[in-house]
Amino acid sequence: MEKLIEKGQILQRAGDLNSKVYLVQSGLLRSYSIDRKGREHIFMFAPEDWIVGDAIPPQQPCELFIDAIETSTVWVYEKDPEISMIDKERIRKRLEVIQKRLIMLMSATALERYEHFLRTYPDIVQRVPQRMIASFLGITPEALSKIKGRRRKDKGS
Amino acid sequence: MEKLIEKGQILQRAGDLNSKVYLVQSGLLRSYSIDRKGREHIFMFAPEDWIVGDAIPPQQPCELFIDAIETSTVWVYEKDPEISMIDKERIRKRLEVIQKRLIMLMSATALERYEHFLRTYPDIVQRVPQRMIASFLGITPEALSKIKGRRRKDKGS
DNA sequence: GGGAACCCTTAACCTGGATTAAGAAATGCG
DNA sequence: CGCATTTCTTAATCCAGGTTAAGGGTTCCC
Repeated sequence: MEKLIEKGQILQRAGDLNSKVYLVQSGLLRSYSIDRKGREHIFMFAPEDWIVGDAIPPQQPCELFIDAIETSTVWVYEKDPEISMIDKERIRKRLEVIQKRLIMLMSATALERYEHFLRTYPDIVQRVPQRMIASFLGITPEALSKIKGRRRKDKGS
Repeated sequence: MEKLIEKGQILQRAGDLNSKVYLVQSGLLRSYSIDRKGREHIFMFAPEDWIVGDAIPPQQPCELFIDAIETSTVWVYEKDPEISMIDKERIRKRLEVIQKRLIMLMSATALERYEHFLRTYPDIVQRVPQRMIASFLGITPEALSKIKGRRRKDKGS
């Protein structure tokens, strides 16, 4: 079943019961959590051809928010039986990406993570505000600004 | 196909080609990466009934090491067709755990992560050296020691 | 056009956890 | 047992990134 999501529209809130998973056809979504101190942490960007959803079992309350960074269209699936119909390869890919991300987060500095992000998602960089990139990298917008400043200098000299 | 792995034995090295995934029957394994500076980062502990493996496609070189913390027995599967045979639920569970872990890592302090670990894996705590717990939490053994000291005091007072 | 609401940057200061260095405790093994 | 190796702890110092604060730019509506 197809669905249109306007920019800024929230598809899912943490705490909701939501048995759906979304396959992005066009546009750009994001999933994120909000911690006790009110800070957002982006779990994943979902451009065209990606899956967004919460890995929580369908009966349990979600832990992620999902909303649209750009007006988007998605295919809606049920987590439970339908998801098995979706390409196995996409699930594997998802695991691969998260595995890489976790290792990055544990072993690389903020600068290294930023450069890796630029290399890996050059298209997304253009489409989202800096503060979301910072959030994805696990740092503050101020820290990202500082890093970019340092980088410009290093290149320039 | 069943396999016995002696304590300390390495099942897979980063850089290897390995198309296998392991379902632990008994014992305890771990998967981890080693960064440029030679530091280990534990990706996941795999006690009885868990899957260990690299989410990398079967033709590509692995990024994780896998070895046995305790002498263990595992079932060996091919990543490619056989893995689909394994319970869907176990794959979902795996995604869920990693999703939670990533969010934790981004939003909680080392102390919070440690207490969460104690609550979530009380059995594993007893079975692995502190330095591996530190590695799993994304901190140094020294920092974990400090945290435990602070905790003891707080409880005692 | 002119607020209002974001967004990005810079700079000064602070802090959690890293690093380094030593010992003490536990474990393994000849 | 007794020596070696690994593991854990403590303490001093350091630093990447967080926090706070302030100013300048954009974009969006009314």
